[in-house]
Amino acid sequence: MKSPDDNREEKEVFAAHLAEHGLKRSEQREAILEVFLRSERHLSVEELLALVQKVRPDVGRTTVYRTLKLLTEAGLARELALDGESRFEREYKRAHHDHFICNSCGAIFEFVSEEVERIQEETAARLGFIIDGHRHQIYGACRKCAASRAKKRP
Amino acid sequence: MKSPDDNREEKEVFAAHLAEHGLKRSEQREAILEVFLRSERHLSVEELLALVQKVRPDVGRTTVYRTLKLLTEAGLARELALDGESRFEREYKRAHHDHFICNSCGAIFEFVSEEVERIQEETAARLGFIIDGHRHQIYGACRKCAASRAKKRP
DNA sequence: TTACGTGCAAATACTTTGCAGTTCC
DNA sequence: GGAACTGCAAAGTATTTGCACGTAA
Repeated sequence: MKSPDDNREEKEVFAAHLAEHGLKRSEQREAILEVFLRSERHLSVEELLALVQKVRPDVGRTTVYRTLKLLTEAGLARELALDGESRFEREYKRAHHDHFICNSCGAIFEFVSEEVERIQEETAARLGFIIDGHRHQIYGACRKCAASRAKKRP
Repeated sequence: MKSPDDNREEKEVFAAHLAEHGLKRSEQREAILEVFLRSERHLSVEELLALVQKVRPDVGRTTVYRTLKLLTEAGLARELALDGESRFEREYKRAHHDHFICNSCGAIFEFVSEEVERIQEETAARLGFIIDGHRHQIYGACRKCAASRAKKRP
């Protein structure tokens, strides 16, 4: 069972980020962070809002957007800009990775490739380009959905 | 100087696509295709609309959206789903490539990496994932903007 | 006390859709 | 003649912003 003391390190990072920027803590922000840290990966704003509202029904969508922005700035969340919507995943002390996304069931798989990172950097260097960030998403059918697709039209 | 007979092959592909799908030709569609084929790469819908309206002021935004969808289905255009908007580039008989995008001036540079493609396919195979498409964009500052950025704060 | 935080409603920005009139075949 | 096409205006989405009220420090 998880205790409220889990993820202490991230909570401290958040508190430090607020302090450094002259911002204040609030119950909403703490609830959102708590739920975010305990949840599955790759949450949409809507999903996170629903989870938070199970604990605090009075939290509004706007505050979730604003808090996710803070978490991203604090290095605790990373935004995946998917096709129509954004999703957020934990970022703190996690290795960089990119994503496979199943068009049928929405499942998201992570993959790491140092080779791809290296190639990007080499190409950037050749262009004199300074990389701020990147988006690398692969769309298709996951093993399960590919199998059931094959069953229907063999 | 370009003659209207340029890009004959693409125009035939489009005509064939319409025929195969029981669709009709129209002056608007032909004007949009013509302008699209003669233009620079990486056009936004708004930019394409403006160019088309120089020739035919009565063409509406909706028709540009709908025609770009047709062109994409016909294999003549490829959509780059950028951050806030979509841009379209010629696709017919062009090698696959990905993009560097300058956050300051909006310039877009293409790059090809067979290695990245290969790694993607290998990773997909390992996951049992069937790739339909992918999005691989690198954001940052191009050589020129990086230089002027450095000049301001050295 | 006072600057920051909150939720609502309104505003954005891009894209799609409903519809009544027009055009192609 | 009838299905497809067009442009407009309206409707969707996902996200951001203005504002009056609430709250942490």
